[in-house]
Amino acid sequence: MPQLNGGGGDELGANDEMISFKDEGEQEEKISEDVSAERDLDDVKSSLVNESENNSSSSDSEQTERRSQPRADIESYERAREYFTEGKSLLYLQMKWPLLDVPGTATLKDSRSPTPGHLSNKVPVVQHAHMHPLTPLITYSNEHFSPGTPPSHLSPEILDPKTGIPRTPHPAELSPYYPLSPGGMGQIPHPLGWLVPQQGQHMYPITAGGFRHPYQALAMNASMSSLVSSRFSPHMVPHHPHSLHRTGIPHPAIVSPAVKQEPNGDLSPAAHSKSPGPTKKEEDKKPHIKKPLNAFMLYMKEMRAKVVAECTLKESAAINQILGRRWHSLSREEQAKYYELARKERQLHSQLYPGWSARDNYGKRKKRKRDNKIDSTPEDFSAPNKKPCVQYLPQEKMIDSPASSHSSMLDSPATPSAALASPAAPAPTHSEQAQPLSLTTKPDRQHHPHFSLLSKPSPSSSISTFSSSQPSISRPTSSSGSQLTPPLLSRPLPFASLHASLLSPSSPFHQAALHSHHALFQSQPLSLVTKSAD
DNA sequence: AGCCCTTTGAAGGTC
DNA sequence: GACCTTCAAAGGGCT
Repeated sequence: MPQLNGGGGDELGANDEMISFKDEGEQEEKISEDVSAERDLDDVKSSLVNESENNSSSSDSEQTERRSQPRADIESYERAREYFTEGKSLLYLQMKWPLLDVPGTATLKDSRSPTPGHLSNKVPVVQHAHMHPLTPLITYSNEHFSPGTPPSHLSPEILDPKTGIPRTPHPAELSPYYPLSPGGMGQIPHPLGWLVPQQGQHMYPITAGGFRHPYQALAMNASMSSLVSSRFSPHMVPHHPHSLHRTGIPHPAIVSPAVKQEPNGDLSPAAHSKSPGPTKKEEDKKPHIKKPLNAFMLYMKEMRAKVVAECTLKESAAINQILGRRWHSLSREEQAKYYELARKERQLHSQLYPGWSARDNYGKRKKRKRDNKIDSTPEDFSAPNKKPCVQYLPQEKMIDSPASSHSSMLDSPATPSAALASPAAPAPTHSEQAQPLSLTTKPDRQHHPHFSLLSKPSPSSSISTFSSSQPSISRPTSSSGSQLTPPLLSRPLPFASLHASLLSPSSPFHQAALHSHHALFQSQPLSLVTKSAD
């Protein structure tokens, strides 16, 4: 498997072998194409970054302007994130987005999906075979992600949450694990990476009047604007209503204004947070700035459709379990891609919403009734609502599925790189600072992993454990704290559909281990092998 | 209509 | 520092 990084360590420059489930030959061909495309992108981005650096000198006035146009920023961010997190976009994005003039997220999705059921990412859409949906961001060639401290002039400006004054990013924001290099994606949140998608195709609508970047400091200048604009014919360039960012890029972290946003209110979280004593009514009108997606969420968002496509499963709970397994089975490099994306996401988010806190969203969702879980009893194994995953039934030939013709499309890469200390580790936030990659195999608490009908082996103890040439690191936190208490799902998951190939790595060791437990796997509800016994 | 389920990660809070 | 809680996405299931 060719690597893009040329000896500088296992930088993020990897490729997207993780995304492609094709056989190796195809992968290599694909990688070759991607490398070529990346070169083109590199050239463009290099010039763009230089230009944006020039623009950064005028960031003061621009930032003032930006704060006055929070909605615009929000919209920009939304589109950008929607773009790079959704694999579905590539095929029709160019045609649809320039025509968009609707501000809301929901509307945006609708616009992008003339027939939502058909084009929504909730439906297994045929994805671009040669284009990683994240590739616009993951253009990490060696030269773009060579280890080392990024030049100070490339350090993204971050507004101090309290003062609003641009400041030098905190180490937690500029992870030493993700050294940035000049010329590439050095400015991690630099949306040019999003604006310059694969193969020179520009995904974002650029207004005739010029492109305005969400970030002043990173703003694209006129030459870039014209560069990108030239990719669109004039009729493709929408005239954005006053409510829409000049880029026409809505913000993904904001729920649709029609739903929760104040029609003409200031969407800036900073503005909200600084407004003296907002009334409850005003609180209700606050826009819901969503949390930036973490690495796993980004991974899920990308891979869900593939899993769904390969399986008749529709329940997200089951899909997520599969994705959780696959996440653990990813190599460090592969995970690192998503950690990096997530870091960019957070960084971008923090720049757009300097005053935003995750706490702001507390209560946005009704508190989950975890108490119910504790009292939950083991599910009825004979529950009838099992949906077989046809492609992965043990005896079933998978040749019917094009994607699975080579091997299970859901087979994990199974390229554990235990001794690998990837520089592309997740941002050193919290405990991950000590454990960069935070290979978050769940701790199996007191019990040791054995498959029991009554106990619930943790992911680490069951399937994921088999992939533990990777270090198994207990989650420092526990969302699972409460989640670990209930050993079983409240509903039986259609385990018949969760063939081992869906859940497990595919290394010989994994397979051997799986084989020994195969009968149990087949006969037990998923919950019995996925949740750790407590 | 809205919550639940399920996953991991991030962030904030508490002790 | 350890631990806990909540939320982020997703969509079928459930109340």
